Amino acid sequence: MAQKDTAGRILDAAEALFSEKGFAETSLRNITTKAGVNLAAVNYHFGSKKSLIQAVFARYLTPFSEQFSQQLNIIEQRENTPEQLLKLLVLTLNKSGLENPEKFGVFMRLLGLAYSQGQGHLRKFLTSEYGEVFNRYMKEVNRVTPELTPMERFWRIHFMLGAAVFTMSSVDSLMAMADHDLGTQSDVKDVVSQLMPFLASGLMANDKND
Amino acid sequence: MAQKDTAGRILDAAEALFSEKGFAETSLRNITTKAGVNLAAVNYHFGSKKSLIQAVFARYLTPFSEQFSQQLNIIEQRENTPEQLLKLLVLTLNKSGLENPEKFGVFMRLLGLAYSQGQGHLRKFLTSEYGEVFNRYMKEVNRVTPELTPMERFWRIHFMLGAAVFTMSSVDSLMAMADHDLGTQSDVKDVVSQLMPFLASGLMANDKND
DNA sequence: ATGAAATTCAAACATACGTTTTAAACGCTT
DNA sequence: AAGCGTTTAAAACGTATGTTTGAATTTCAT
Repeated sequence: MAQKDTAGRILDAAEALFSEKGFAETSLRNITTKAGVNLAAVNYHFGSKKSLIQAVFARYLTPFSEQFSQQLNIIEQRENTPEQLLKLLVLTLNKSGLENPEKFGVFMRLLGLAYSQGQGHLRKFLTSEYGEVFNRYMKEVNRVTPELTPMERFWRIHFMLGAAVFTMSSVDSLMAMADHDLGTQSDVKDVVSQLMPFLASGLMANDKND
Repeated sequence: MAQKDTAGRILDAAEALFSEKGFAETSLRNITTKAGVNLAAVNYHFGSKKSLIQAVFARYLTPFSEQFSQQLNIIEQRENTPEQLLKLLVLTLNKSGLENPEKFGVFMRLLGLAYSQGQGHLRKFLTSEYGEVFNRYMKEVNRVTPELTPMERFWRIHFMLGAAVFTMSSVDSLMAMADHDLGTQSDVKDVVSQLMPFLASGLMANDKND
């Protein structure tokens, strides 16, 4: 097939436009024009714009969630380090439809939007669909950071999530900025490999400054 | 005065609604209804919705930028630690109209939106108005991290920015989540004091894992 | 080949938006 | 008190949005 079916083309166009401009700023006419399909096709295939947004996430997260669940079965039965848990996350992302860095950046941008622009329907959809796997991963994080209080652990996990989502959301323009200011060519892979020691160090920081 | 003038009431309402729902999702009718003023008042006092957005940022950033510039004059002439540079940032934020934690969270949420929803006019406005002070601060960061390569420093600064912006953007719902899951009452002050050692540790992490 | 189901299409619908207009009300100097 | 610039008010304008409609077209098993 030279090109996908209508529903697939809509998903491709929607995902690209959403990640560039956000949900509210992207109209169905933008999407259908880019996809080369009729305007009514969105409501025909997905029912509504909200359902389309959820479908864009599901196309990434459902394969990832299944892969991740399998990997959790393994690591749940052995001792791990924080670095290993981080690496597991990145590797699983790469194994489930996000192998090329470009797609990876798009996905992280969508994830950031889900937090900053999630009106509620997205949040509910994501937690009800993928909350269980997320909780299993959190249990493993608890295991490798026994010296942290639940409070510390909770916040540091979100600090880490913020650093990752924020940076990867605008990784393209940041890399361009780095190239311009420092004259160094960058790669998403490089950024991720810089991010991981940063996150691990922050997670394990010993806060004895009182 | 029992209540501010029309322009001030518009700014208050706009800032609250923007930080809750984003720029595109907030209509002028939302704003003027909440402010208790006529719809046309926005275009009369600010010219356009874009200018109103810029005015909301300027009300915070102009006092902050002046305060911060003065503080920079001092610390530029002494040796500092990374922790001191972070503390300077937080203290100056608190001294320039953001003393109560609620306002602080609102401001951080707006800052996050400026990154994730900035269509261009905001970015240009912010860098042209406050870029110089930002660059002076960055020079000080360079001084206290001589062991980092420019590349490492660049990315770690943005990791830090991401952790701070992301977490503080949704600090209210995160604190509610922490209270629900862990049964512990939290405070924005507490979160900030947890964030700072995390950021400092990440910034100074020695990446010798090759 | 045929007929029913699935899909595509152009067009219109109802609604919400930012902005503009015009007139009325207000505040302040003279 | 009069007059004038400033501010507020209600209404309408033009445009863009998400959604629905009903007919045309394609798909596909019989």
